[in-house]
Amino acid sequence: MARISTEERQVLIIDEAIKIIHEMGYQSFSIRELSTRVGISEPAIYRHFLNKEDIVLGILGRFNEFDVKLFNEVKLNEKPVEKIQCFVQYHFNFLEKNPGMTSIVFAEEIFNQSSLIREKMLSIMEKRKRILKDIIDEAKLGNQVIDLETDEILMVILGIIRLAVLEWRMSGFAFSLSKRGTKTVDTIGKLLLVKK
Amino acid sequence: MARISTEERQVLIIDEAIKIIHEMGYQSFSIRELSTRVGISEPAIYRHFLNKEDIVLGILGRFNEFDVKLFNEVKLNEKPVEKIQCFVQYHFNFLEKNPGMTSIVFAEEIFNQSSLIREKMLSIMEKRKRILKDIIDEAKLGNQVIDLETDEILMVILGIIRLAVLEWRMSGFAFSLSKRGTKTVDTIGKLLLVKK
DNA sequence: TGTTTGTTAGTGAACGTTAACTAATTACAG
DNA sequence: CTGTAATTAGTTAACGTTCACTAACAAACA
Repeated sequence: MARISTEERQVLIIDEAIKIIHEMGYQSFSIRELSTRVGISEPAIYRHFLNKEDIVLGILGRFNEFDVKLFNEVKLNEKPVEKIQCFVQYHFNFLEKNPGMTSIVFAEEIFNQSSLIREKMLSIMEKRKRILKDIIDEAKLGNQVIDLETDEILMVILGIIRLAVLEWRMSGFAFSLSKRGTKTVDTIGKLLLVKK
Repeated sequence: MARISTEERQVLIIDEAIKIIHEMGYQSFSIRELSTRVGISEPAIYRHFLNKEDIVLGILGRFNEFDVKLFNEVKLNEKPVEKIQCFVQYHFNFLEKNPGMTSIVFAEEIFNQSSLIREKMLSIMEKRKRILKDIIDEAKLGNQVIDLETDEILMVILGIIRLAVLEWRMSGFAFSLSKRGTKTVDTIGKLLLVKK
């Protein structure tokens, strides 16, 4: 209805797309539903995106924005141990504020839509792993984490984050993820960090 | 085409349903595709299942069969520590032989199909958690695991299993999950078990 | 006036499911 | 045992609905 620029409209469309997937699942994410929610007609959506795949790629773009913020936040800390704790806590804090993003990560169906989407998601996950891996290696150099292969430590940390988020989702977002994160940071400390 | 009993046909249909979801994703799991693969007509499917939901419930039934076998296998061990190791290793061994089952667990969309399906899946997951939780509590009584809340230990073990399976899937089942499991058992030993 | 952002109306294809009918198997009376 | 009736497992054809996407046109803004 109201005429606004493509740049502004694209933001509104992606916002609403994430909401739909979060509230109703990817199966219910149709151009019809999307256009109704945004308040424009179906063909109007195609003025701002090439096709449905293009919209999904736009959603994945939001993860890049998160990664940049995460990377900058982690850098603020000096000690590697604090960086690890920051990495974990920042994840939980962000997802608590953006629960819709968890619905994207856990909807594997989305990544089966096209090879382009699949590759983009894989590169996002690789990048995130890389960030944490570098911190762990740094911590190992200073003998601040226990003597275990980096990849195994990585698995423990990422595994517990992912499972905590999954339980949060399955509970219907009933508990505070940030608080759960504090406990997770504590557990990781007890398990992986070398006591002084 | 060939006439066989409902009991036999139901098994073939569920086998093929799991294969479709595994190979093409839940989105491609249609009655059309299913009937083509099974080699009967679409309406013939409805001779053996009430509706699509009923077929999905049939798939979930396979998890109960797994749980029974898992429970019996774990019971064969005497020491709680060995039970934990068996629990982990059995998971990996089973999934390596039945990769299709991982596609069911990780396809959250399936659980959003109906509340019946959702509840059944939740109860399966709860049951599995219960099995491991009881072992951990048993091990804690004998001071065989480190002093950490049972739920936190549970999160670490289930988290690392889940992430290992996810990486296996994302690699296109390129490595041996059983071998990866052995390493996981080792890591869990180093992290959680009390050294003698 | 030309470009951009919107509309209405419509496309072909796929979806789950049903109606109506047929062939094979099973159950049972004579 | 055999003849027949009932039941079971299959068929073809079609239902209404939704899907992503497009052609053609209209209004707003530069």
